[in-house]
Amino acid sequence: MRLTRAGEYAIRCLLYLSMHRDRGIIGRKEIAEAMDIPAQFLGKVAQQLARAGIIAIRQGAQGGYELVTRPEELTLLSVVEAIDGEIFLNDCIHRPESCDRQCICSVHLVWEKARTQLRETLAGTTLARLAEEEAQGCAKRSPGP
Amino acid sequence: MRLTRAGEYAIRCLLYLSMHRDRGIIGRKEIAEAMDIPAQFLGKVAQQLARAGIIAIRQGAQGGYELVTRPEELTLLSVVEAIDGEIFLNDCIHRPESCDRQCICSVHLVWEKARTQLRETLAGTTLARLAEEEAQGCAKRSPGP
DNA sequence: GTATATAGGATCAATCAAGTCCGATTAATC
DNA sequence: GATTAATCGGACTTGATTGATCCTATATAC
Ligand code: FES
Ligand code: FES
Repeated sequence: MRLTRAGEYAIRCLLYLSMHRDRGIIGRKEIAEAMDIPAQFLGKVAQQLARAGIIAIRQGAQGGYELVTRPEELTLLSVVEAIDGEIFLNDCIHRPESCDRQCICSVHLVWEKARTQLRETLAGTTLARLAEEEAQGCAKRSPGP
Repeated sequence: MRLTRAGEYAIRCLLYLSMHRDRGIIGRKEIAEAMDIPAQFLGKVAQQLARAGIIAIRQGAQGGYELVTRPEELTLLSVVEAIDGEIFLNDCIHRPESCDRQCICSVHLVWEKARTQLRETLAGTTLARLAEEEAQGCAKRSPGP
């Protein structure tokens, strides 16, 4: 399951919103430029995020997007799955009838474990923490003199 | 990265070969029928497995496929990556230039962790173990009277 | 009411997934 | 050596998905 472009943009967008939460509604254009996202495409992504209840959209002049979920409670998993749908590494786990082998093959269990692990890792990361780390900048990872 | 159909077939094929290792070369048709794989497609998959050094292919009459790697040393990861290529959950990790954001964004680290975890899980499963579990049948998972 | 912005549907090109077809090649057997 | 069995390997097909872009409608601030 490769994170799709739309998912990547969603994360960037929410990261930006998280880092500027105090500013309330922020225009699509600003976000798009700051985070290097095609503005039109961001529109589509935002619609999905809104449907998932993660952001609120305000139309018209001075419109834009606003975070509706607290960044501390917004996990990477919810973001990714809001955009790309629930994560299934293995098709058989998604629709068991796709592999109508005797009952459940031994491989199944491995994929199930892998999937759970992956989802837990993503669920364990909040946008708040990402925003915080991001705010600290690159210094942390490439310390200067 | 959703496990592709080809990957699924590769696993099934190797599972079959592992369970019948004592028989040496086994015809494509037999494998295809037993494991419910389109025979032609199995041909393609087998070629990739051969290129990866996992099986040997014998052409001509009485030809077929033979396991060349010991099932104890053949991991699910090598199989999957032999078919679908190295696993990258996130495009940016694959080609860092794709997201030329300042340096390395905080999200990056999470995906890296997720990817490592996933690969380790798959690397920790050998075909030998899968074959063994498979041989025990469904009894284990749905015990009868 | 006008300027500003997003909504939402349609469309599009490129890519990929999952097969299928078929002539070439290779090996066993008679 | 000819026949037959079986895979190789490249071309092709079909359908879905990705990653956008365009355009009209609609909502809001002023
Ligand atoms: S039954 Fe689910 S992977 Fe085979
Ligand atoms: S730099 Fe790799 S995910 Fe952003």
